[in-house]
Amino acid sequence: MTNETDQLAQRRSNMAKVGRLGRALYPHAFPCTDTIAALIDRHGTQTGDALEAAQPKTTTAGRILGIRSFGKANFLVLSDGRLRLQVYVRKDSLSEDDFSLFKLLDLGDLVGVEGKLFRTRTNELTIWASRIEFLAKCLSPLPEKWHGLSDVEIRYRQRYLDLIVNPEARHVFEVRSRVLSGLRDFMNARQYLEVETPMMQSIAGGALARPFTTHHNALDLDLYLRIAPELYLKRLVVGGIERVYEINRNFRNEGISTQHNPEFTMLEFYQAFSDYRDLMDLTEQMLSEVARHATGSDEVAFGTHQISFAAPYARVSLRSAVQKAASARLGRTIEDGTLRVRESVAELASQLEVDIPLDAPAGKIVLVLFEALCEAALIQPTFVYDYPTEISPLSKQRADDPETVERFELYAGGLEIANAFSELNDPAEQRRRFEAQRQNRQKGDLEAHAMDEDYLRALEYGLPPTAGEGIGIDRLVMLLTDSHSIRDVILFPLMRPRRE
RNA sequence: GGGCCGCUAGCUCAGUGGUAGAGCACGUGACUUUUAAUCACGGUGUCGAUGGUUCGAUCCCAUCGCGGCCCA
Repeated sequence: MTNETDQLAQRRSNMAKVGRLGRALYPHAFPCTDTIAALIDRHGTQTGDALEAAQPKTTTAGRILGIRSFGKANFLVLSDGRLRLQVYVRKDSLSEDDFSLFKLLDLGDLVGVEGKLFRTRTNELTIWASRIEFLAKCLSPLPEKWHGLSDVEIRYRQRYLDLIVNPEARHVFEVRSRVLSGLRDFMNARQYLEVETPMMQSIAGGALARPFTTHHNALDLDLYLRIAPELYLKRLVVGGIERVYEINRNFRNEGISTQHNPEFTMLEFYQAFSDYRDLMDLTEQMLSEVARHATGSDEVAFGTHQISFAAPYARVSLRSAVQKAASARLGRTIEDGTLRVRESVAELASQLEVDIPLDAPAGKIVLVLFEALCEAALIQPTFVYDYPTEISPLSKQRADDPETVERFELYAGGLEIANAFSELNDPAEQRRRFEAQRQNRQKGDLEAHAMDEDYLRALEYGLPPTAGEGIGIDRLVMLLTDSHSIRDVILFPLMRPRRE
């Protein structure tokens, strides 16, 4: 090799030599008897003597993540993507041809191995190879074995590299998968029907958010990517699906942050003949069960905190949370009435040096104050309930207080995890709420809810008293995996394309 | 959108107004139970891009690109 040969050329050259040994460079299959994970599961606790007696044979495959070579005796670290197992490659245990192949292998290559399991002098479970097959070439050098890949930009853009070299990356997505299966098990066990509703909608409703726009050519129709499945799921409750849920993507055309990706996954579910109190109880059961299913415990480490998902969770009303925090901050008692009048709550915000949007109604200001004063401090799961009606156009008012709706949000680790309410099912009141939103839109609020006549028509057929909830799956997975950016729990987070 | 920070070898990082370094990886050799194997020898490069200042810029300045964190 001369110094102008880079690692890529060396690897191409090694691959060409594999071809000259008469091997297929891209063989079509390699029948395995076991995965590495299965071998470790089955033999991980077996002693060397037991293995010596049983001589268990196996055929498996994986990617080479390490080579320690002693000339005629060599060790490979083989990974099946989840777990790693050592392979002992001894010259006098292989055909000459297989040993020649072995000498052409580079870190990252995919190989098949046949052999028997044993334990080395250092007691490590190992496959004593009697056959090696070439399965595919890794033409580019892998990131470093010790530090792995830490450049977050490359980890997100080339997630496959992250998964190859960083076992914790795989772990996050294993937990994510178990969160999803745990949620489905939980809902299915309670007779909820899983459905899929449109992601392309001509009216983007069900939340206060800016949508993405797209266009259907054949129909010459402008469409939005949905910001929520809510209005469709409630149409299904009208249709008699009294317990219904959907787990899927929503799209919001807003900023990107450690807590926001433009596409994100929600569980949204509706339960007829129930109100938001029932959902608080259900949520406690659900999250403790799912946390145990996904991580083995209902208590998880999150940064410097331990978060317990065991029921019951703290419950505090939105206004009292703001009253308490504002009173503590200002050293005097803030009355509930102060928060209900625009002028007084705006004055309070000014005293607290919290910026508020122009023309924001009292309810919106209360919410801004909550986010500024309270949100980050809610580490243990906490239900924050009873929201201002004017910022909750789809929620049912309290019977004793029409300025307030039966709605809660769940916070944990300082993150908003869930949003739920007793559903507004009075079509006349719903029409008034939509009209109020239309006025907000005319005043320039791009997040105001759109009028949806078809939804109102559905309500006119009768929506039973119903409670509904949305749970942010990405954020839940963040909590359960101690991840502090939403990009760490989304395999391919949105990134600006790189100029090549 | 604003503020701060980053971008140097395949990876992880150091560094300087006089054209660049370490560890791992890589190449050659030794080694038949190693564990980030070891030992000897060897070369890594558009210093994110483009301008400017300068005798000279990877370094200073400006603009741009991509990313991170915080704020909105």
